[in-house]
Amino acid sequence: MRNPNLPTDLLRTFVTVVEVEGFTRAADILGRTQPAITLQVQRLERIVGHKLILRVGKEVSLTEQGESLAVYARQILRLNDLAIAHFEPPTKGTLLRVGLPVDYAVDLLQKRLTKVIKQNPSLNIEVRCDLSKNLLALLHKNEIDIAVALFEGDDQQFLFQHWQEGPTWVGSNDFNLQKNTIIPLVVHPHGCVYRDRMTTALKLTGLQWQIAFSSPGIGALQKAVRDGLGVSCLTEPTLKQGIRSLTISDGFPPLEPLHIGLFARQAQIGPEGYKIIDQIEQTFLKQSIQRPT
Amino acid sequence: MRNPNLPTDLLRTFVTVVEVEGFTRAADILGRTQPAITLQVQRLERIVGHKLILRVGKEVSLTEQGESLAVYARQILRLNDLAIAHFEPPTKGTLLRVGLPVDYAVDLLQKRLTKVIKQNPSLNIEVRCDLSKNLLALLHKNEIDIAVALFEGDDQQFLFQHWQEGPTWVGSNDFNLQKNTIIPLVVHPHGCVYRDRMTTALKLTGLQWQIAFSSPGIGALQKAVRDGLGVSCLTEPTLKQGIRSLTISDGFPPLEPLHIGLFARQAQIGPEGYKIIDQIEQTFLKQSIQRPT
DNA sequence: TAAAAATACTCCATAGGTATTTTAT
DNA sequence: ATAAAATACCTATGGAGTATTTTTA
Repeated sequence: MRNPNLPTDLLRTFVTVVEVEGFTRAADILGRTQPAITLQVQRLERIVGHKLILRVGKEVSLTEQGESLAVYARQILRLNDLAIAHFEPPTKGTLLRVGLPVDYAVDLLQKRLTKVIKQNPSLNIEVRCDLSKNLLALLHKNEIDIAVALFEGDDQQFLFQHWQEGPTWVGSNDFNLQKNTIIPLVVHPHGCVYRDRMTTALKLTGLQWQIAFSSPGIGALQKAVRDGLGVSCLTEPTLKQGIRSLTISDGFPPLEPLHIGLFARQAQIGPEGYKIIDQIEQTFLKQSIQRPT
Repeated sequence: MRNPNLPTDLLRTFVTVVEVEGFTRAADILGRTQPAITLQVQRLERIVGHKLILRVGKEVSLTEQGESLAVYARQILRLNDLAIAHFEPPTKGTLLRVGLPVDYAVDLLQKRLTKVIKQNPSLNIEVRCDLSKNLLALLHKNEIDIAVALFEGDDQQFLFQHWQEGPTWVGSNDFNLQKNTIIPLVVHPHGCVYRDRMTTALKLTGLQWQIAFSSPGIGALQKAVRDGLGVSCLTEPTLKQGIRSLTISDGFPPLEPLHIGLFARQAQIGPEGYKIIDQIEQTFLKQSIQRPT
């Protein structure tokens, strides 16, 4: 029994189709005709033995197997392009539009990114910070090329790599929960995943809460928590001095794990883009956040 | 200008040729004829625009570009095989022979490996611990499939991934270097990279030394250093209580960085092998050892 | 002289193109 | 009715095989 090889061409086609949501558009980008793309996808499907792309009406969507394969495919293409870049003179002057989440590990990511920019003066990088949800919207509108964002496990179109992390309730060092009081929450505005995590967890246990403080920036939230304005939920890399984590023994319900995704429009980023992706991946790995599966 | 795709078939052929050191043998393994292999390698060379394999007499060896590409190729194949494994029922009962270095981070690696074994009861793993040099010899004799080993930057045949680390001089907490005394060294037996690092550094500065203690196990060395029998060199993950690092201010010369390699016979490991490789890579990344370039 | 790699040449499989049909909005 | 994907068919490229020559130990 031999190990089949997945032809890189087919993987590129597959990923492109997924990214641009269409066979015809992919054909344009790849310099082929539409039937050729159709056949390539069919060929790939025969090799892996599963349907990969579903057509519900005019929409193209991924099957479960398609989603799995896409992650591998993206990484293979990354390595392929890095290898090629290794033999070509560096292309300069590419503009890269990167999105960072204000609701997760900004400090860390920003520091890393700044380092990459300084080390590669030829890079032309545009950074936008926003809530994860907004970043994903920007990515879909093709206004950014790379994004780190919290997501719900759906949205696989541009997913490149993902991690999981258990968030934790936090309060000021001297915080104590009184029985039957309304819990004051410190949160990001609507659309933030943390916020949803907290409210659903509280709903399930029947506890009452109110929004005591709300701001899009994580720095402001951290200060608010430290100053005792209320409780919030954070992840390990965003804990600060003066903040302690609250557990079940403090009367707080467990929270669902968070999904952090690294998203990229691979069809349009060159080797420079991969440098950034590399740095971001390293950032997460060094923070010892474990990959799922 | 389009980004060329490196056909996975060709990469597989390339890596196989490198591993088995021969076109004909590779042809057997891959189920092709010898001329087919020749042509495939030539094709790959045309794509990347560089000679990859040199034939010095009957020996096959890699060019510089070949060495670079091999690392990428191995990782692409890893992802390919993982993706395939994702769709196939798990193959059972494969025997994997793993080699761990006694002269570097045994504890850490062993702990990790034990975890993998416990989590995958179907795995059949044989672990051998030895000096890095011996492990590489075993790998070449096809007596092990995967190895972590210190190496000198040569030996690229099975290199899968590599890291670099700055070793540091260490002594017991109360150790002090007297002027013009002979430095007592605590070392592994001949053939250990640490040992070479130390003696060459000392030779260059004209300091005198003697071997005060020698043992193949790193645990014994750590104890010897802690008990003040002499000085040695270790890396960050192998520092223990009761040991302090010695710097230039203590009168010790700087040491060349160490190269840690992850080696594998990819032609014969299945998805199970990659699980182990994954764990080992994670181990290093989590220890925040940086990858070179 | 014996093994291994490179060349020469032939053949066939198949990937891609053009033309057309099917499907869905 | 229009736009996009699937199907049908044809052609040409190029990858693999067989046979042979070159290389080197």
